[in-house]
This record gives sequence, C-alpha cells and structure tokens, in this order.
Amino acid sequence: MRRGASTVSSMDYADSDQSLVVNRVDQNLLISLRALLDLRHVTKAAERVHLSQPAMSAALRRLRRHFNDELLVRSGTGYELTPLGRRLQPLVTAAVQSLDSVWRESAVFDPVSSDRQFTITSSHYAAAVVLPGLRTQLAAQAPSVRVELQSMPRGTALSENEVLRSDLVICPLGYGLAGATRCCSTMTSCALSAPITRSHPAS
DNA sequence: GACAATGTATCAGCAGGGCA
DNA sequence: TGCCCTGCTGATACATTGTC
Repeated sequence: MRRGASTVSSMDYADSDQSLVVNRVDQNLLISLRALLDLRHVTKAAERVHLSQPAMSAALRRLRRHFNDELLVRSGTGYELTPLGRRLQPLVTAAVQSLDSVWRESAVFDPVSSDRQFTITSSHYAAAVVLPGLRTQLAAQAPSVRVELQSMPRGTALSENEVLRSDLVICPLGYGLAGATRCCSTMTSCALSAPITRSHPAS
C-alpha cells in the first residue's frame, strides 16, 4: 500500500541525516507502537489505528525485531509491558504528539477556523487566574479550538515528557521545568510564567 | 477433564507503491 | 520492469481462561 511512507526522506537527506534512525524506520510503526503500549491488546490496538489484526501482529513483529525485545509479554489473558516497553511508553506518547503537532502545523494560524486541541498544564491557582478569561476569549475568537487542561503535580517539577506533551505550561516563576528551553514569558502581575512551544500561535 | 470462547501468531494469495 | 515491503482478507493453529 504505502510502502516506505517515511523512507523517501532517507534519500532526500541522506547526506545530512544519514545517521538518524528515524530515516530507516516506518513512522507508522510509531503509531502502532503507541496503541500497543497503551492498550496492551493487539486486536484493540489494530482497531484504534484502523489496521487489521494480522497487520498489527506483523507490526508488533517488526517492532520486536527492531528493538530486539518482546515489548509485550503474555500474562494470563492479556499482555504486560517489558521493562523496555515501560521505558518506551512515555517517549512514544511524546513523540507521537510532537509528530502530530508537526503535521497539524500550517503557515498561518487562523483562530476562527482552527479546530486544533491545545494541552495546557497549570497549577490550580494559575488555572483559576488565567482560564476564565482565556475561555471567554476563545469562545469569541476561536470557537472551535479545544483546550485540554492538565493539573500540575503539587510540589514536584514536571518531567521533560510532561513539558513536551503540553502546548502551554502555566506555572510560578522559577518553577523548575525539565527541558523547558522554549519560549517563556511573564503573563500576570502575580508572577506566573508560561513556557510555550515555538510553533505556538502566541509565541 | 471437556468444551466453548477469546485472542494471538502465522500462512497463502493478492494488490499497491517506491526504488534500482 | 522486477523486486521488495507492506497491508488486505480468509483460514488455521495454538494458548489461555471460564464454565459446566
């Protein structure tokens, strides 16, 4: 069907990106891997990504071959993740969301027509301060845009994966954010800061 | 223990698309 | 153009679990 959906890039950029593993791996496998790690069920994973069960089984076989690890091992009626599988799960989730952001990106962000979903991670306090006004503005200026709110764990810094999964993180100034090398701006007189992605319309 | 149900793995045969 | 890879359907074998 779509053989080599991602392998064309390995020809176009062989000189500069020759060493990148991503050039040698079908990106669709990442989607299959995410479904398998999330659901731990081949048939249900196949249904989620609109593949047949044999196709998902074959994808799992290729993934096992690539990682040289079972990833999922039988446990009674279901599957359990191997240690590698458990390590991969947050990485795969973040990677898929990053890829999703790439393909959703457009040259011009039109808030009126956009139906993009943004993930905002914030403390309860920050949410109480910022979100009412944000929702009012969204309703008026970007009616189809959706916002998924994630609560920031109290007293503990966010991991890099948690930061990467968020389009916007609203937190107190000085709050330690792993890997937060992105845009950061002071939002209110209460000294909140908001690291956001470079692709974010507000950046 | 026998049986049914469920789920996974694998095979055959076929088709589509990229690449040399 | 032929090869290779991937995905499809359909079929089958096998393992596990639940029920009787």
